[in-house]
Amino acid sequence: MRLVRQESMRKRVNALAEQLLDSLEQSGYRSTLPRRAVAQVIANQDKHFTAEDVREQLPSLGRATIFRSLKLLVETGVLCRVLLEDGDLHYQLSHRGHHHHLLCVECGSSQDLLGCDIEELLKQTSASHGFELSGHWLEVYGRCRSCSTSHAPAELSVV
Amino acid sequence: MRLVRQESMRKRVNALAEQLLDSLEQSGYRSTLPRRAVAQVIANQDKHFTAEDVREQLPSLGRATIFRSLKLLVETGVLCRVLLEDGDLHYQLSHRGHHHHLLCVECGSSQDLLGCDIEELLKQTSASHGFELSGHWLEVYGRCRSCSTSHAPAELSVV
DNA sequence: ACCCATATTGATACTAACTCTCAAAAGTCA
DNA sequence: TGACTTTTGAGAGTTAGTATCAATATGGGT
Repeated sequence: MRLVRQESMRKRVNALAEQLLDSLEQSGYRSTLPRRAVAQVIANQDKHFTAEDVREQLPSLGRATIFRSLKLLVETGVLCRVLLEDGDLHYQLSHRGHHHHLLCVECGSSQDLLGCDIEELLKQTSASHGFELSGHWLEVYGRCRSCSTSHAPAELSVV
Repeated sequence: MRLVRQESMRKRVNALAEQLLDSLEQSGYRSTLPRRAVAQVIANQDKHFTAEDVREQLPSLGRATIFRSLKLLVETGVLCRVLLEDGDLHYQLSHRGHHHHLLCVECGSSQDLLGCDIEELLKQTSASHGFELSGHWLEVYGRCRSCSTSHAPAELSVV
C-alpha cells in the first residue's frame, strides 16, 4: 500500500520534471545533466523556495549553474517569482500565463488564484488617473484551508 | 517669477522633510543631523529611489546610517517599498495606510492609486478557495499621463 | 548651561543572493 | 567520430543590505 503510493508519486514528479525540461528545449536550450537535476529538485518542491534551497539539495552543482537554470526556467515561463510579505523573493512552479498566488503565511504553501478578474477594475481605475496600464503584480497573503481549520487562530497558536 | 516658484518649492520640500522627522520623533526616535539630511534628500526625490541613490547625495554619511534611517522611516509608515517589474525593491514616499502605486515604467514617477477597491473582490475570491485572507501586495505598471501624451508609443520612441 | 544616561553613528566586517569571466567539459549533429 | 557550439564550475566581483562595537551626539533633568 505504502509502496504503491510512493511509486505513483514518483511518477507524477518525474512527469513534472519532464515538462520543465521540455519547456527549456522548446526555447532552444539543451537538456543537460545539471538542468535535469535542478528540474527534478524543483518538481519535488511543494512550496515556494529559494535558490539556496535547491543548492542544498544539489551540493555538487556549481552555484552559478543553479542560478542560471532558475533564470532560464523563469524566462521560459514554467517557474515564477513570488514576493513574500517581507519583501523576499522566492521561486515557485508556475502555470503558464499571468496569474496570482494565494500564499499561506503559516505553512508557505500556495495556490493559484483563479476566477479573479481584477484586470478590468484596474484598467478603469488607472484610466481615471490618466494612466495607461501595461501590467501589474499582485500577491495575496493569508492562511490556507488546512492551516485555518487545523489550529487555533495564529495569535493563539503554539510555536 | 522664476525665483518665486523656486522659493515656494523649497518651502514645500522642507515641510515634507519636517513631516518625516516628526514621524520619527512621534515613534520615540531622535531627530539627529544624519536623519535630517536623509529626510531632506528623500523629500527632494520625485520618484522611487534606492538606498544607493541617497548615499550618492550624502557621501559623508556612513552607509549603515542610511540603511538604518530608511528602515526606520519604513517602520514608521512615511516611506514604503515598491516592487519594480523586474523584482527590484525601491523606496518611495508613502501616504499613511494601505494603498497601491501606479508606477510609470518610462519615467519612474508614481502616483498613489485611489478609489480602487480590490479588497472586497479579493476577499470573496480567496474565500472561494478556502483561503482566509490577511493581506496583499499590489503594484500597477504602465505609463503616466505625461509619458503617454508626450511621446510616441514606447516601442517606437527614441532612446 | 551643564551633566549624564542612552540613543545613534561610522568604520569595518560579514551575509545573502546573485552576476561575470574564462578555460574546460559536455551536448549536438553531420 | 569529429567539429562546433553550448554549458559548466571555480572563483572573483557586485549589490543591498545586517551585525558589532567603540566613539560621539542628543534630550531631559537640574
